[in-house]
Amino acid sequence: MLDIHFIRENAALIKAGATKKHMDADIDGLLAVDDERKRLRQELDAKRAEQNRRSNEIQIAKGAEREKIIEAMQHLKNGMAESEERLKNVMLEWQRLMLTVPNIPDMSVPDGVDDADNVEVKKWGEPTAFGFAPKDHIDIMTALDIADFGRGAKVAGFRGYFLKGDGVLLANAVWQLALKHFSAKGLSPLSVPSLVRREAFLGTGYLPQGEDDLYKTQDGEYLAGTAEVATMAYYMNETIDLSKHPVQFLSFSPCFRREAGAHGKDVRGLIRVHEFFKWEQVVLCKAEHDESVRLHEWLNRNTEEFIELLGIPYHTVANCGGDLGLGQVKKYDIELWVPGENTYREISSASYFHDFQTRRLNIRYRDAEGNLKFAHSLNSTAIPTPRILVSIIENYQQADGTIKVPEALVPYVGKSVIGEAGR
RNA sequence: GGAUGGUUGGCUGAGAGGUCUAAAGCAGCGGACUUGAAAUCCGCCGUACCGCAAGGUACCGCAGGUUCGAAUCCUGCACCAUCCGCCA
Repeated sequence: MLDIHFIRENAALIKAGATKKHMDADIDGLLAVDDERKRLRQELDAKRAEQNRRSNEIQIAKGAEREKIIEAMQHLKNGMAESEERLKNVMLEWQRLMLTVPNIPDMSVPDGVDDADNVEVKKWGEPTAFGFAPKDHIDIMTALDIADFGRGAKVAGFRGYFLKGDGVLLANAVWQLALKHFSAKGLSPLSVPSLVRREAFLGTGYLPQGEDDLYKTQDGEYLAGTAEVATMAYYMNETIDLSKHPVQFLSFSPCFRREAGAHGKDVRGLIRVHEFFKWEQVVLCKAEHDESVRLHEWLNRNTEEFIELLGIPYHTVANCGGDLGLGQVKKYDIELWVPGENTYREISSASYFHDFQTRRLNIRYRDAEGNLKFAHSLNSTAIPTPRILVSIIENYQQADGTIKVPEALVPYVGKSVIGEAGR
């Protein structure tokens, strides 16, 4: 959500931003509703002022005089009820429209319609070369019996999976290496709820427009698709202390996604599943653009370093305007080489929001002058499992069907090769 | 799932239909006294919206209702505490 004053003063800028994001935003409609809101508000405030004044008179007045004022008050009350009803309806429309206004993308965001227009900003390593015909992770894992997709579907349905044996060890190894790597960067580990109330999704900008992407319980909570939701809501309606340093969390949670709009895509394997696990970086900082930019680069770099630790070829793209979410100012995706598909696939997404989320969540801090301000927020994937296993396994597969364990993971897996006979 | 009691400013806590413009204390800020500090004394000390300003309005967990008037009464919801039941 943006500040209504800011929207008023920068209507043209916001319209241009929406165009760049290929989103519809009825700014003129919003401003008209806002005019009406202000008018009704003033009208009602004046009536309430009179009511308060008269109410004091009633206390002093006696007998017939008192009865007369009370009768006049009843008339006033009827008029107020009407104003209140109109204001209530206007407010509903105002809130609905306010939630649809997209944040303005940064100048540096490339133009474009969808992910095909994202721009590569960095490339690390070269696509893995094999002296044999490489297999995809589904074949490799099934052959080694470290995953079971058939029974996954039997038990959990479409996109269901089991990890088995060394597949479990590998996922665990990634979690532990991630905890070590990202903690060392200065992020505090946090284990967060996945079953979360609606406000947190509204606050982070996943609702109201993303209802179809979320699982919902019969009690009205939703299953979060990322730890970002609970982590951001951790400080909802609070004033936090940012005087010394930003808030920096490394959150872990199960993640649930309906993938409602992706029915035909990635129907096999571990790329796109309904439930997975993820370490997520979440940051709250002072409301300064430079600080947001600095931390955004830092978060993304943390993840790049982790991928380099795993030794997997990747590139980083700057997402184009059409590939940005409602609240995002700028976003980088890190995409890893997937030999089985002969292409790069997304593993991480780093974004900053300015005060778009904190305004909805009401997370503020006091600046050096003691004034209350909405903080800035950012988040970035640290690493998701099991999707990361796809790239590890396919890039580290060997001619004999075994998998070399990336050196950094060996201490956590407890072996240097997965699938060796007798091991 | 059942029962009971709660939710008031940064914190503690009074408040029970009409100066609530929310007592008091603590913490904080400014000042006096002091070489400095403590103690003491004086003053200030919530947020948001509208307004050039004067000022006005709203907010006592949230949403409704009763009333001329609600922190206060009524209803629903959320959350907290304690007890019972169930349980990894």
